[in-house]
Amino acid sequence: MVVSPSDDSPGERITEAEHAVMEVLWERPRLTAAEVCEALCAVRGWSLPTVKTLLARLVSKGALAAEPDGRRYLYTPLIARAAYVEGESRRLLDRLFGGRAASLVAHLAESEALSAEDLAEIEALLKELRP
Amino acid sequence: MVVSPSDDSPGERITEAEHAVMEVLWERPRLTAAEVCEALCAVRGWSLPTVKTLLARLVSKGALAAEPDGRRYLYTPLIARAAYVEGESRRLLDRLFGGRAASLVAHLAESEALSAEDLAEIEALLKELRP
DNA sequence: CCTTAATGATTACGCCTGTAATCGTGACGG
DNA sequence: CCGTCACGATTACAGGCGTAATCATTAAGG
Repeated sequence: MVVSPSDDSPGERITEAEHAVMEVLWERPRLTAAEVCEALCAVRGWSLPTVKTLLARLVSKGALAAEPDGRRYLYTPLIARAAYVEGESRRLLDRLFGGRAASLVAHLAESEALSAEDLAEIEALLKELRP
Repeated sequence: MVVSPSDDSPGERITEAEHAVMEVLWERPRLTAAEVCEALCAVRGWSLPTVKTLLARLVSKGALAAEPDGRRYLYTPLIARAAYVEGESRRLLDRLFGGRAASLVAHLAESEALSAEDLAEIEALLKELRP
């Protein structure tokens, strides 16, 4: 199979089902399809073919590398989890909060999504960030 | 807060195109399809029929009310923006940060998504939240 | 050798989404 | 009255997504 010619920067968007697969491989790279299935099929109620389809789509999107290992492949993320998380976070921020992170935090606080513990943790974080 | 017997509060998921329509109506409720189009079609490159389809889908999802006004309808949100934002935020939080808001803030900070200004604003926010 | 089991590739398929054209009908100007 | 126009309703349709069955190949075991 050939790798897409030029496209490799953002790649195409990763869907939610695909994301579940990525999480497994971010945790433990270089797994076979069967191993990914072991980690996911029970939880998500998927069958092995489903996992294989998702792996194939992720490879074709440039999100995974498939390294031949005998007659099967070992799959490994090509994009960092941090980059993905960053992208998704920014999308949410832009779409719902006009890109203003402070608005997000304010909303979380108001909607009680933030426990006292969370608040303390964030406070500590900020202290670290601005000495 | 527990929801009643059969699920109806989350309704079906609102897509991104639909969300754009919701934003317009959250800002100014009781608009006609043509008025929503005025606010959106140029920006998004949509045609009036497209807007009408989205409006119809949102009505059938229970996200909008269509109030008859002569031979047309005035559309009004049935779900609060805050509820939608809350849902989306929580989904992101759960999916990417194990539900830990502090992790989100930490990530934003590390990835430089937070400007010094943002940080100051959040700090001020926290001060208000914990007197 | 020949069968079998594992594995990737190919194909399938129904639903959702984005985007729209077409249809039927009632209102309004002439 | 009659033609045209403005609406909503209905229908369309391609592409993406979730989920999977089937096909082809090959390694391995008897």
